[in-house]
Amino acid sequence: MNTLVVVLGPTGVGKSDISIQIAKHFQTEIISADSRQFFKEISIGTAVPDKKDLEEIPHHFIQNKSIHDYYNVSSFEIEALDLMEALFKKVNPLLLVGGSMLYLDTICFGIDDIPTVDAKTRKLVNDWYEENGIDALKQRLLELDPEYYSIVDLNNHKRMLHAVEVCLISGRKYSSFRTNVAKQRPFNVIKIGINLEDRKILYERINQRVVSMIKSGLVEEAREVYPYRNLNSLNTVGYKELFSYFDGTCSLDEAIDMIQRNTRKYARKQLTWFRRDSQIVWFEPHQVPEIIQCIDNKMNVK
RNA sequence: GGUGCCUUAGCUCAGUUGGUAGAGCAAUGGACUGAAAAUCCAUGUGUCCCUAGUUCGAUUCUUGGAGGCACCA
Repeated sequence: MNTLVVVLGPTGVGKSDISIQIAKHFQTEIISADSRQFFKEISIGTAVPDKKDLEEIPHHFIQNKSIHDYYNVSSFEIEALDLMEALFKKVNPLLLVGGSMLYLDTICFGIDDIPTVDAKTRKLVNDWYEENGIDALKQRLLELDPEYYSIVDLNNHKRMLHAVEVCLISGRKYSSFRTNVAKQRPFNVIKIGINLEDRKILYERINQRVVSMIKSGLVEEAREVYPYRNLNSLNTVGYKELFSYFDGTCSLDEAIDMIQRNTRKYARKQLTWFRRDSQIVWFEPHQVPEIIQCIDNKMNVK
């Protein structure tokens, strides 16, 4: 059976570099699992690999969408699995690299088949919520889907909104779509986690990376997309803070501080998510030879 | 040199009519099923600048000192 090597870890830890070295060693290609590197209009703030690396190793799902496109994790699942099937005909193992937790899990475990919400329904439900508030939303969910109501976080309006949307368009309970069963995949998965034991060093790297993004022209890039700031794809660290600066609600230095802080928070949140996954084998960024060894061993066993 | 104000959590600051203290931010932990770099939840942290008084008891009042800021010389 073919093998998918998943390289994951917190933002800024050096996944791109490491995965390119691994890809070279195995003479293979890289599938990105990064929910923001899809978008071609935002490259500096999302830290896409540089041109040289992209030319050296084929990368997929990088800069292949527009911020104006509607995209979600389910579309990614379908497209990525199709592509993987094709790529496995010529290479093995294949690399999946990224830090977007839900996107990684969707490739490894799958996601339930839930109807996609159309823009009209989304707007309708959203507007209704804006007008009526969270208590009304809770009440409505309780009527439509009491089972989901009993398990959902009742402070989290996004979760509840989505459930309500799905109930409305499908005429079924949202909870009836949730199976909680992992999908079988036609490949083995090896999960390699990259982390820095000393979180202070990770945070320093993050802070420095933000400074170098600014030097590379992040402010100008953000200004280009500022007119479309309400797009979901731009609800992104590195851009939303600069939008506040453009609005005049904070200084540039304050915006940069906020980008650094929010990136650190994101890294922490990623680590929280990854911690519960016992399949991950963890390495420090300098351990590329050990990582390759580990992959070799596991592939021979399987 | 004089006068006034300030010194409390990692940071910015509340507050205690005298009974050893609390917000925001940061930090940390957690949740997560088509918006996920999103969204949501939880948790601390203290020589209350030092000193000597008054007091049963002082971070709070008083004396002296240190540091900071402002104004006047």
